[in-house]
Amino acid sequence: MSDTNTSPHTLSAPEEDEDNQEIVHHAFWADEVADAIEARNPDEPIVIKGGVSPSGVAHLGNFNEIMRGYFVAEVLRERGHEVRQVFTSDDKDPLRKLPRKLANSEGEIVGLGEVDAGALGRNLGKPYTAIPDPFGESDSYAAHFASLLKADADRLGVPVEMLSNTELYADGVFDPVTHTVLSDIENARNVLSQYQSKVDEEYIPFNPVCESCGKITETITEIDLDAETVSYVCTDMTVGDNTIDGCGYEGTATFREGKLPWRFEWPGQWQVLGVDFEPFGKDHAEGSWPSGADIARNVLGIEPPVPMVYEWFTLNGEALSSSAGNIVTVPEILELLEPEVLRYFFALNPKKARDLDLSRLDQLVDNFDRFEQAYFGEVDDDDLTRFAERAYPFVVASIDPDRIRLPYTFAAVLGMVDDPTFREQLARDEGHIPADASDEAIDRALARVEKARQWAERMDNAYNYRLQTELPDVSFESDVTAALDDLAAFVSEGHTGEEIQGAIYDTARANDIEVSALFEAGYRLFFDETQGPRLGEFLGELEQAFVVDRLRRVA
RNA sequence: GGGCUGGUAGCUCAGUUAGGUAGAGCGUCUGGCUUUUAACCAGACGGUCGGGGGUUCAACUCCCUCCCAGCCCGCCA
Repeated sequence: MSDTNTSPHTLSAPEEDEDNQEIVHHAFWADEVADAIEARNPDEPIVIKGGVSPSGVAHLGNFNEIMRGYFVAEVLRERGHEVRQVFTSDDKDPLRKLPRKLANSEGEIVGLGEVDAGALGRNLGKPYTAIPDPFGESDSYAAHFASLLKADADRLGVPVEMLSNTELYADGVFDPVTHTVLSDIENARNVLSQYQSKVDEEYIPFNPVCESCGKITETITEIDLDAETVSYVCTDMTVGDNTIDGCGYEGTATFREGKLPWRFEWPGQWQVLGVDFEPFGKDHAEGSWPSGADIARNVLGIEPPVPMVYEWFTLNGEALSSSAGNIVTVPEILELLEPEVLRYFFALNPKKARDLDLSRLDQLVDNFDRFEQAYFGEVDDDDLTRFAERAYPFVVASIDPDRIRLPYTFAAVLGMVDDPTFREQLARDEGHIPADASDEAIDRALARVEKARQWAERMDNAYNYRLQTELPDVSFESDVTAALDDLAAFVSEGHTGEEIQGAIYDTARANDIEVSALFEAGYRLFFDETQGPRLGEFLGELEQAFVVDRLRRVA
């Protein structure tokens, strides 16, 4: 099995160029994958799949299943292929432990305490589609979380066709696969046993749903291939550390009233959906993938799809974990940055583990801005430019040479004041908005201010200042108040922000106080803090009367 | 213990699939803008490319070995 096709690390260097073909090196990984798919001469439409169990809140990492496939789909479409991107909600899997966090239909994270946890607990062992939606809105637990995921895909502008695994079984789509596996059960065991030592001569790769208690069971006593049914006993099942009690019921189930174990189900999906490409996390790379590829070839008699392993994301340096509560959802991130920035994050090399550090989102946005500039030929960096020329069109909704980007931290400074006129004027004065910019382009640019403002507040960082609309409780030495009065007089004469900035220094010296003392007084008056943004330019944008009154400590 | 994938500047990352003098942004420091106050400009500092060995005229790149991190090699997905 040294066939290089079996290695899931599609983006790694091939060990040997057997056919002596010229190996083309692309700047964008999705092109490399697309090459591998085209090399298989796939039928149209080309099918790209992803999938997860709807076990709880879909976090950012789960989105690799959709976004990585999306970029490959777009590249193939550009090359003239018809592409169908599907996403299976693997919702016939049983609930095996209670999640600590859920998300309501708005996508907002809530604790388990906000729903009827006891009701959920009684459903351990049942398929997600057989469990009521804890929020009482969707048809099932599975449908609830699948719809959240679909909503996230919509937010990111990714057209993906959602498929319910439970429905595929119910519609009989898996019947031929189940028939094949159970009719040659000896072979199925032999193949899988090379990867799972627990597979013995008793092993039967089918799990009926108990007709009596509704739980997934594993003890099969008889197979009737002609009738396509199995007989079973509902026995106890060990799941991780705990045991899910069986009810002892003895019954018969059709192939549509149960499911294949994952190791067979995954290749089964490839067969029935005709999958040509599937990205998956590194946890599958050495387990499910080798056995799945083997089962596909030697049990089902199909060629497995082109694989691609992606590395996992971390959040703030820690593993993403639903159970530990270290998760971030797509809607949460989109409150802090634009969708194209998040799409950019997924366009980066999948082989590298990446940390999403919320405290340094400015860094991510800066990187995106630079990537964008590189596309427009404005950056002197050949490697970045080659990547951007290829990837950027797939990252943004539309290519706009007149787009305006305010640096993220500057946008955070603008967010200290609510007035949109102030924001626009200061941005103009600082040279971030061209004189001939359209209103629409300006509106889009200023939208970032709200994102950066949210970020400053959430992180409570060095940009989290608010202009104080009411006079803070202040008291100053007499020499400071004298300087403030002088400064107020200067402002009342009508000057630019730059001139006010200069006047702060002059006034401090004229009143024989430290410059820092006057700045501190200013920050205290306007922000109720001891530090803040560059003060003169800031005051220059505010309403003159307001500034004068505040400097005189009267309002 | 075995396997897979990573490890490049303080931070975020390019560059490794074809061996040819170590890169960017941010941060830091210094200077500039009449001016110590987060946004603007210029410059500088910053690296044993995880460690060691080997091949080579030449190694971040190829080979061997070791270290570190994550994952897999039980169940489940």
